[in-house]
Amino acid sequence: MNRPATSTDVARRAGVSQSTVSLVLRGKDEGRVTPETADRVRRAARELDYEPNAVALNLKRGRADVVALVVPTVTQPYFASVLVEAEKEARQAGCDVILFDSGSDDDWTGRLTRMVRSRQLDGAIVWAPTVDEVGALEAISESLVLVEAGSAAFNRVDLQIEEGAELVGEHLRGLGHRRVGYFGVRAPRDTYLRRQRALRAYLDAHGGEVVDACSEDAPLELDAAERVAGRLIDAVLGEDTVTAVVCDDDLLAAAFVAVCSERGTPVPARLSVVGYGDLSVARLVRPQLTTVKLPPEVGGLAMSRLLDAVHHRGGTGAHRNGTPLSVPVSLVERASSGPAR
Amino acid sequence: MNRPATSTDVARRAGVSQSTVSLVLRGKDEGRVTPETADRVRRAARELDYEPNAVALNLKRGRADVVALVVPTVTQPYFASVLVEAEKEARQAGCDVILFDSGSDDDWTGRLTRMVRSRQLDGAIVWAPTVDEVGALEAISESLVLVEAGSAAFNRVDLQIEEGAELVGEHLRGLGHRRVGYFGVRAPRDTYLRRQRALRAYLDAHGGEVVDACSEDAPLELDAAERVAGRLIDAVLGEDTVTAVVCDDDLLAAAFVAVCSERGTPVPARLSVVGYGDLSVARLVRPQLTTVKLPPEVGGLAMSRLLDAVHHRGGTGAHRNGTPLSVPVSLVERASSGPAR
DNA sequence: TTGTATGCGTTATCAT
DNA sequence: ATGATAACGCATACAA
Repeated sequence: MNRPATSTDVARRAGVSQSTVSLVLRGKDEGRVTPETADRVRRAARELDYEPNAVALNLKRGRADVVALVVPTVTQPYFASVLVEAEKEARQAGCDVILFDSGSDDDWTGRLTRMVRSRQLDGAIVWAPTVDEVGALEAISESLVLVEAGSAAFNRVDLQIEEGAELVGEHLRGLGHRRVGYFGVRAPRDTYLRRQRALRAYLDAHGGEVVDACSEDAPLELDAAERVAGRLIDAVLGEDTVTAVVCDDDLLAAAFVAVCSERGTPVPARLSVVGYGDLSVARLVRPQLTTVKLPPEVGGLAMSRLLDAVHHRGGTGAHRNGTPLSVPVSLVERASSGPAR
Repeated sequence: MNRPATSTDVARRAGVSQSTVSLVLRGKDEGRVTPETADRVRRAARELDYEPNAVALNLKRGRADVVALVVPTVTQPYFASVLVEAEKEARQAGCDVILFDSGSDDDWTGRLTRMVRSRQLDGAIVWAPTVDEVGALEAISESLVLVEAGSAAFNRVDLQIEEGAELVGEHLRGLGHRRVGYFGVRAPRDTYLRRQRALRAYLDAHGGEVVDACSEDAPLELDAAERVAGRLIDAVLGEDTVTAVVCDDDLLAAAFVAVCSERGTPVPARLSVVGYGDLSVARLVRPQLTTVKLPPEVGGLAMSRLLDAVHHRGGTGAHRNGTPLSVPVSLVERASSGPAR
């Protein structure tokens, strides 16, 4: 297999012109090319093992049929499943997806902007960018869908985090918890800030309280999370009235219950623990985690919106009107939460 | 921002020819263009917010600067970290990576082949393909790097699984274990088959044994894995002489110890458990898992090889000679394994 | 020092 | 029914 065959090669072989080849192979013959000629062309194509050059096609059509998905950390299983859903949706539109890990590349906004402007990318889905990052993306706002972030200038998809926090609040209140600790993700992303803020708001409004002395932030990295979890548990055990800890993420929650079990603090007898995500780890640790399930389908949804926008597909027409699409979350009750003692 | 500016637009604005623009902006002026003209060009480019069209560039150069990474399941954290490493390496070469999830697309070999042949993709890394899949990829063998699979016709990267199994065997033997059970991944991939085969070989040669009656296979999916784990534990408790269970993957191992703890079977007092991967879950469950660490850096290595091959970079020159690059693994000893009772 | 012309592989608009 | 020919946006050998 030396040089791959071009449509010109096929034309030469079939004894016709290159444009005829294009017509036939693209199925645009229809009373325009005699069946015999068409057959000759198709045969020649098969003999030469012809495959149209996608790059040339894209140049002609002015699009790349490639989009990007930007997530904070690929290694977090939730984002991996988001990726899978988004891929599935994109593939149906004949589109490929490349992945950006915004955590492992500090100039990702620059890279993304350049790639969109150079037409390497038709557009991108950006997951939970920080305020600064959103600012850096304004130049290509037309080609983006932002998830859980952004202003009215962007096409957005949102998660109903506030409702999720409410579910958590109701759940804990029903179990008799009043004062709770918080284990947050140390990252300036709205998605995390909102989780905590919304819970605080709910508890404040219902006679409960997030106890600052029993709140810590940790990076989403295992060693650090466990260290901070140790500090947090010390603080909580010092406050006898604190009977539950809500975590920004299942990974933190898992690390927290692991440390609890090491220190001999029974979960949920002494302390209830609630996470976010419903990652697989939520079911692998003991006790299994009560958690706010974030639906991975939102990846597919965001992708659908993006393709509507950048490929001018029909779509719902509701884009860019300032109102983001809002996706519900749900509470999965498992063994890590129970009655307050 | 209407139609993006082209080099011709820049030329018109600067009052020069398009070729001059190309020369200047590509830095190929050097005693060929007067500094004044060059400046005019650069200014015009900035004013028009010019960005070269990457698709046209690729057509010209005959490559896409995009490669694919094919993994069995993205949602498995190990592969996510492989992806990150591969990405990092690719980016240094100005290359992008798109992801294939071979698990969620049954015609991925067809898609991959088509994309490579249509020049959308310069090449691909394929992780642990089955024998059938390897066969389907022969047509594009020149553009591939296979990890843990393939024949001499392919450029390959291998993990030293046999040495890993040996480490496990020594470790268990040192702790007094003789008869062990096996919890395997139900998937026809060499990488898993080898893990089990190699352990059997080692034990056979050293007076130990993998007990068939205490061996089960499960898919890498949580519900199913837990069900099968239940069966496995029943079988093991029936065989009093079986004191350890080796698992093809940390996910299975985690599910297994979880079920053990539910059934009140103490790990490692009654049963030692060993996994593969050193995934984050290995440290989140209690007891933490003893496991064979598979280095994620192999993702970067494979990518480096791929780029050497498809972009004709210098490289080590050792490709395609039938001898795969072989990467060592290591044993991480944690609390899930201990002395045989 | 700069501009003209050609080609990369396609599709599409014309003539014939 | 088929074939020239002109784009698409860029790089480059060659002419001026």
